[in-house]
Amino acid sequence: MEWPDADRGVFAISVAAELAGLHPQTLRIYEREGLIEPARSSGGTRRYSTDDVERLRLIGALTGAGLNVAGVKRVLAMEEELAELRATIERLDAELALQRRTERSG
Amino acid sequence: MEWPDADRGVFAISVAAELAGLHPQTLRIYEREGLIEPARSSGGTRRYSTDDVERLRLIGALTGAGLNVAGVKRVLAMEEELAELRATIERLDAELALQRRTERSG
DNA sequence: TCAACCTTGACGAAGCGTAAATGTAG
DNA sequence: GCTACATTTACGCTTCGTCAAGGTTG
Repeated sequence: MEWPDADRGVFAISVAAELAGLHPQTLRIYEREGLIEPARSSGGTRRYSTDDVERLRLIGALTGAGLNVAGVKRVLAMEEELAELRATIERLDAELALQRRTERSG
Repeated sequence: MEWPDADRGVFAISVAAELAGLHPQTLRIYEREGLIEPARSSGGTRRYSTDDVERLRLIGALTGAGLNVAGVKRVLAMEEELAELRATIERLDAELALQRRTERSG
């Protein structure tokens, strides 16, 4: 199967809900709560991207673990922060390795 | 005021609850949910340390923000992870600075 | 035209904090 | 012996997911 760009909104709400394992109405609630922001067609119908669906799966996993909406929001924000810190560590590690090579050879 | 060791259990539940701005019964619930584990006297009464109270204040801030117990658990775990990553970055930064100094002078 | 979308409102189940009842520790 | 602790049960409030009603998009 040919997948669309991850950030292109292509799935109708029923399809996105099925892919994420959630109820369509639940997706509308999550949007009102600010957890997800799908694109809209000119007529006003929601269009979910594969990125959106991926995020919805994560949200579903968290609510499935018993978190409420406030908790999901917080966790998603912290996940981003964790990702940033991990990237920083990655960068510092690489830089450090380079420095050591330079020192030995220089 | 002379403060006791941070990890010594000294406060009765009513005092700990007042210090944390929570209801005593709520503290008992949080313990049953595994959010906090105060020491016990030989007779079985709970003894909260200042560390315990500090943790309770954090828990109270999170529930006050609307998180449920499952969310609080998750966030507390992620906070620890964040602290570890920040410590790692700190260490790498220091090491990198040291390497650079060594390179210039050596 | 008809199915799938939209919004708003309602309903049942579960979670949460507080209070009550009863008994024990200090 | 009296206060503050212990546990368990109960009650009210809120949140959450689903369904229903009535209207619009494609």
